Amino acid sequence: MTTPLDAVFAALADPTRRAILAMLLEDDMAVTDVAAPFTMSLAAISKHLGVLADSGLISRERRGRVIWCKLEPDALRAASVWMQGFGQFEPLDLDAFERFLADELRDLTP
Amino acid sequence: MTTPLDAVFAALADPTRRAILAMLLEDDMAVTDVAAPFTMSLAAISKHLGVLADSGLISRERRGRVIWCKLEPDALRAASVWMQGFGQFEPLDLDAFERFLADELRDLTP
DNA sequence: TGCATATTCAACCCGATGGTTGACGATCTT
DNA sequence: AAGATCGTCAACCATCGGGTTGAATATGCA
Repeated sequence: MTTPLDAVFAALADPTRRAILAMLLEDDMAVTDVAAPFTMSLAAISKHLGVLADSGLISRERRGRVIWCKLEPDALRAASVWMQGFGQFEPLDLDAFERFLADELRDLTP
Repeated sequence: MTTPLDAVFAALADPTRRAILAMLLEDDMAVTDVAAPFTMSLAAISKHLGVLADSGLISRERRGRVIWCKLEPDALRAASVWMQGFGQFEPLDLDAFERFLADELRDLTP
């Protein structure tokens, strides 16, 4: 069987997609701007955005000729709940999160 | 680039593997016993256990002729920290977790 | 020793995934 | 209307992932 959880975790399994999510955490972005920091083609990024949208992690909205991508953090809630059952994690460790975020973004420009 | 996060999320993306983790939450189990509730072959389950072990989510230890599988919840911590940055989730919602767990286990026996 | 049990390995199939390039549709600008 | 920009689509390619089956390995037991 296939649950929404499958799609969310599968989407998160790719570092490019996690980097995109990290970028969208800052602000909504146009597809072209999302693609800018990456070396791969625009079409490839467009596919990644499709995967993220299918999983519900982002939404896309066309305004004029630009398509704006928006983070949808609600999609993460189910996955987060699932994971938290597997250990008594400390309450939100923001310092650790900042470190991970920095790592993700650093790996963008090799 | 490939980070440990990739492997953890990829491992979690499969419902069979999540079900195995849920089973191991109860207690350590032998490979044969892990495989018992599933309809797929033992070899397939063995592969799934390999994926889980490679991601660090479980460990395997041979005792005699039996290989015991043990949940390693620490591997989830990094992923959990990553996710919690994307939204202010409520502190651990155990009721929601129990529901998810029940869903996962119900899907085992169609 | 010899047989049964527990688990993995190897080869194979097939559909999914991640990337490319080139053409296309849609929209703004002039 | 023409041209430039934004983004997707289509076809293709290579690799990966999840499943199968059958043989091989490792241990326990009689």
